[in-house]
Amino acid sequence: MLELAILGLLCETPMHGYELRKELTTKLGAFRAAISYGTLYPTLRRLRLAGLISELADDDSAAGAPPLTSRRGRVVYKITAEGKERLTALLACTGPETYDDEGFGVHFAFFARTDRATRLRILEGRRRRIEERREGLRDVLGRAAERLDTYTLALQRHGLDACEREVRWLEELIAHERSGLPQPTDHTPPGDSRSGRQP
Amino acid sequence: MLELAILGLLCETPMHGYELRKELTTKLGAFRAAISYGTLYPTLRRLRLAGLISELADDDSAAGAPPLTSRRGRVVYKITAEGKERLTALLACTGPETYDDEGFGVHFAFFARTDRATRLRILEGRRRRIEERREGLRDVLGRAAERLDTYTLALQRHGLDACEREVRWLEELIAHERSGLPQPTDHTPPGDSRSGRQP
DNA sequence: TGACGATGTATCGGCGCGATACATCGCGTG
DNA sequence: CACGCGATGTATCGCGCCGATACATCGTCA
Repeated sequence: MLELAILGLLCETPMHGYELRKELTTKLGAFRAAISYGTLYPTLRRLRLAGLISELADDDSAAGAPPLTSRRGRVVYKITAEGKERLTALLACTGPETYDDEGFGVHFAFFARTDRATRLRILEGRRRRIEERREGLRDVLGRAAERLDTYTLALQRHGLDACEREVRWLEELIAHERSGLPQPTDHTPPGDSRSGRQP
Repeated sequence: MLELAILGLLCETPMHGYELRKELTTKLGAFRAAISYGTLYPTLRRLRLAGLISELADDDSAAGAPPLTSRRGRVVYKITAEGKERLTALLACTGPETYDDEGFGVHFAFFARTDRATRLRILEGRRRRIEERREGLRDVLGRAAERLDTYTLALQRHGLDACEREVRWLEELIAHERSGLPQPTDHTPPGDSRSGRQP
């Protein structure tokens, strides 16, 4: 999941770890709290060893004195060709984990790079998942309400409300996708996500 | 976190793992998906080794033929005295992890065993946490809106809406706590969670 | 009789988190 | 000028939790 997010961001522009974390936080801030460095750096290492990203030592590496105080410079990461292939594959492939909170958030955040058919598939899968959760909550509130205390009931009701709202939100998005209108501020070429254009 | 949930449930009645998972799912279903056995059983083992719960071999253990087909019977778990102490400590202690989705859900689900002061502290801490998330989203939507594509914006707006709703929900709960009304269906003795009464 | 789904216990690899450590840089203040 | 302090920046470690997997029992319906 994080792999997808990193590749997606690095596809827009090269970055170093700290920057990456900030972008990750603003882009995914609606669904998850904040990515930990204890996750980020090992993942970057993994992606580098897999050949999906490459380092690109920045600024003063060519300048005068590199090992004066054993300088640990910033490491700028850049996506590779294999990385771009992997990204398009990950964006198109939909497993069960695509529909839980985490996975859906990441996929949705990169919808601008996804074709319309996949967008619809993901939105409908998410809707189905949330509807299941909603039905579970309705069952509990209907059948087992007297077994539960006031607070647990309040929690269930709040969860049910959140589910209903999200389903409505998804319905709107699905209707909009079906209507076939292009997005106004879409700045990737529609229909093909690896066609050209890497500045 | 899971430790708290298990102790809380076992405090009501002894159970075996499978049952525990089902109860856990209905009680916490609003906030988290479903607890995995790969989490549950190691945690039970840990709690048992720590002396917080004890096994209690059920049904046919005293009957005729135990090792006929090397029967692996159900294991019923029961909370110990140390476990109850630990539970009251966990319910009262509030760290930063008490206020994120997971931790708040668990604490809230056992509010019936928590005294009013702690309830208020947790509700207000949660509100503060959500307000921070809300401000972060407002900042992004205000300052960096033109940098983001339509989908990311839609995600942020939906997240912002969810935050505002949760804050309102928390306000209501806080007001209700402050009003001092007792909960109608509260079936634990108020004010003291380890006073007596274990049937 | 035998297949199937629900019940039930358990392990394993791996991901993600919080805590922690360490180094550099710009800036304001004494 | 020196000094600290917060922001920037890279990195590791232990551990909680997850999904996948395996295996055993029970009731039931064909």
